[in-house]
Amino acid sequence: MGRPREFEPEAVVAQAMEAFWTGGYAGTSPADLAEATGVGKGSLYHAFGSKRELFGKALDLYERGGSELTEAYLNEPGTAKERIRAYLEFLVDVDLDGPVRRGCLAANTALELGGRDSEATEAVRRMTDRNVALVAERLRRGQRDGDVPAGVDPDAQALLLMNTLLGLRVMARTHDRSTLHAIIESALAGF
Amino acid sequence: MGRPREFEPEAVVAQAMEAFWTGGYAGTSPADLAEATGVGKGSLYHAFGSKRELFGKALDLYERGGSELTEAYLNEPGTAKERIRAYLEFLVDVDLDGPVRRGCLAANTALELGGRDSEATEAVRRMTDRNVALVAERLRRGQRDGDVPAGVDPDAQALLLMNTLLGLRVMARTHDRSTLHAIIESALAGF
DNA sequence: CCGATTTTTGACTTCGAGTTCAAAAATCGA
DNA sequence: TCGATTTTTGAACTCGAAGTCAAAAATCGG
Repeated sequence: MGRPREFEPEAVVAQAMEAFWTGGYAGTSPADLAEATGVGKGSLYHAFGSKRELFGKALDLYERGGSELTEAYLNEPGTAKERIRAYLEFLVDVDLDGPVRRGCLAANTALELGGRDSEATEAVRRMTDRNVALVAERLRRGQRDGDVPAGVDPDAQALLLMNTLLGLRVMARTHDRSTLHAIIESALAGF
Repeated sequence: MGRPREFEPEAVVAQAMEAFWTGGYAGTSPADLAEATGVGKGSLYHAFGSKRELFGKALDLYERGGSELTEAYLNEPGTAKERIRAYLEFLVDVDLDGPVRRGCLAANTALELGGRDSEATEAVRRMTDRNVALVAERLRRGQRDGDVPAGVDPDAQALLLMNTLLGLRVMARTHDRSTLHAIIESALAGF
């Protein structure tokens, strides 16, 4: 009963996520969100409570999408190195090919809210750790398959690779494609 | 002639830099800057023109200080690996030991203004490139001294190391000391 | 169709950011 | 000391961000 919603909450969160990703948390106003989602400011507040809560939903969505993407890339056929290369190159290229270089929502959030907003900080830490775990798992599989040397420490190497990815997401703001690809190749030379 | 300044512009820029470093560009208001510097808002505008111009001066100061610090660390006695380790550990530990983890002003600026503010983007790119060049030079010296294998590509390795440093500065917002030190050790294992 | 319920709409409020400005204060040369 | 010059001070202004609210609109069971 009652008047029905005129929007799909999931879709609105997805569009809000895009807006926050592009503009940052503080840099995206309720008016921007209304424009991006096509839903009136009042309705957004009615449905989501506050800007911060909507951002929380957007981060959750990003988190889900992020680990799905990582899994999808790592599980395609190929050696560990091939799949990790494809994964890193995809993320870098998507960013470079977009109309605006906006990096990684998690990294952006870490720098914008890290330390000041404990929930956001936690969410970013979870995402990073999850991806580290997925990459480590893939490296272990590579060792079983024989395409990753046994001497490699999968956890340490995965951590280093994800740290490299964060660096790439920062450098995507300031450097060109060839520089970023050179970094990927150097990073892959480590195992 | 005229009424004399009651503050040292250099000192004010230095204090403004600290404030921007901690709070970000958008997150630091003219009132915050007045408080941090002890100079009235009006005087700041009189002396520096605008918040953005003062930020520019702060970035310049950071740039100078940053490359001096890099040079100082790399030129202490020791092997290339020892000096680069000391440099990376120093930057990470300074951040972790401070009252607030604020990372690197350049990285923060890259994510906050990168792409939107061409002058700031340029400044960050210059800083990164300068540090890459300094590290590459140090690696070449290490090759001459015999403590870095001849097979290492100094430019590629330096780029990778500086990218790692940027990643560390992001992860310092969300992860603990032991994780960051583990990343440093893994990164140093590459040469 | 009525009434209960829920959503939408857009005006309204509050607050602080960023900036400007006029007046007062301080200095120096004459 | 006077006038010219420069800086300081704090009030004032404009604007947009964040959020609130009352009224209108839409739905459904009875």
